[in-house]
Amino acid sequence: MQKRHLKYAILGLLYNENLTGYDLYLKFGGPLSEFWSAKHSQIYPELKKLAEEGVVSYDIEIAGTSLEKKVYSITEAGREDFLNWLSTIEPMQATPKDVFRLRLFFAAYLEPEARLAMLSEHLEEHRLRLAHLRRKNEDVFAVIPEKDSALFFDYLVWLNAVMREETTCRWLETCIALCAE
Amino acid sequence: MQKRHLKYAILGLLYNENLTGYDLYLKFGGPLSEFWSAKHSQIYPELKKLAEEGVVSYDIEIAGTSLEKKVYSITEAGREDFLNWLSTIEPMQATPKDVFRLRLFFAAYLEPEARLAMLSEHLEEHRLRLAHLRRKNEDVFAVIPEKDSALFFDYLVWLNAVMREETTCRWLETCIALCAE
DNA sequence: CGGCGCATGTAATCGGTTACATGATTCA
DNA sequence: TGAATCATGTAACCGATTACATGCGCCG
Repeated sequence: MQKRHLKYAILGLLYNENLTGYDLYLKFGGPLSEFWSAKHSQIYPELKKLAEEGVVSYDIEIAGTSLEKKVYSITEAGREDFLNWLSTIEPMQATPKDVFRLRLFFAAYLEPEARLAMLSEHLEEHRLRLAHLRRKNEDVFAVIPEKDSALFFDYLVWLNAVMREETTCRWLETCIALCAE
Repeated sequence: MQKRHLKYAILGLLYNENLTGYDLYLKFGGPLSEFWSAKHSQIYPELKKLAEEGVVSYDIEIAGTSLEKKVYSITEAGREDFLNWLSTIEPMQATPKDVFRLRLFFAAYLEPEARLAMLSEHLEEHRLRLAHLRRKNEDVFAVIPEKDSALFFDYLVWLNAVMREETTCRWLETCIALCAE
């Protein structure tokens, strides 16, 4: 065992900011969504567990007149645990499952037009995703951030997403060309 | 709901071959492992369920003197179900979780040398994977298979794996260059 | 005052892995 | 005859999603 990636994602986000469960939920909807995510129904029980483990603690703040917010912060034990995880080389993870490629693998059982439709529909989706990724950050990353700024690693991760989408589009174009010829 | 990808992976594999649970298990260790996999402990219960659903059936064969093998075959209902799944356009899946990028995202909390070590160690792993992917199939795909042969879709899926690894290596090289400058 | 977003939780279920468990076949 | 592989299953657990459930705050 010993994975607990959600634990370390949360500890990392709390490393220099105190956040509520809801804030964390919102973070997983932002740029992180490119490589990690979690729903609130997973976050709240995890936070409870982390507090029991002693790697986080919380203070209750009152918003308005009675709305309770649990503002979590990382403890010293949490920092230690997190840094230990971060600096331990983990074996490369298995290539993730991919539904589209599973379907493509069986596409020999489809009519040629259906194959092409499947491929071009998918290409269109990836082109949109690529355009969206680029547009969202063309201003932010017009200049490559300083290599020690907080933004630098956002940039590296964003660059990976863009390069991956570009490659996927190139691959799908090749597939279409080969199928259509 | 309505995902059941393992179900359709199995039906696809049974589409023109009769196989035992063990055969299916071995298939998931082959070229398919690039985009799908399953352990025997998941396969056997699934086959049982599929038989109850009526999409597969089986005959018991005796190997040697007493070893029972359940040889599964797809039923007409199964073929229909499978083709229906295959020709239905599914929404693009969310980008899969990626532990390495999660760690990289937090790499600002590491010492510069540790960052570089993390990146080059990962690059080395991906280079090996790429070399392995290429070597394994350089003979098989020296000539692109006929577009209606069974091998053609194996080729497309293999090409994707190679292109993806190439891109990952290029990205890691860029990361290292930016971190080291 | 109504609707959307903030805020927190639990329950049921699913897909998947790890571990437990058994026994036959084949080949060195 | 012993080890590797063939062959089939169950149990416990984990990570994650979907659905259920509640209530306040804020802005128009």
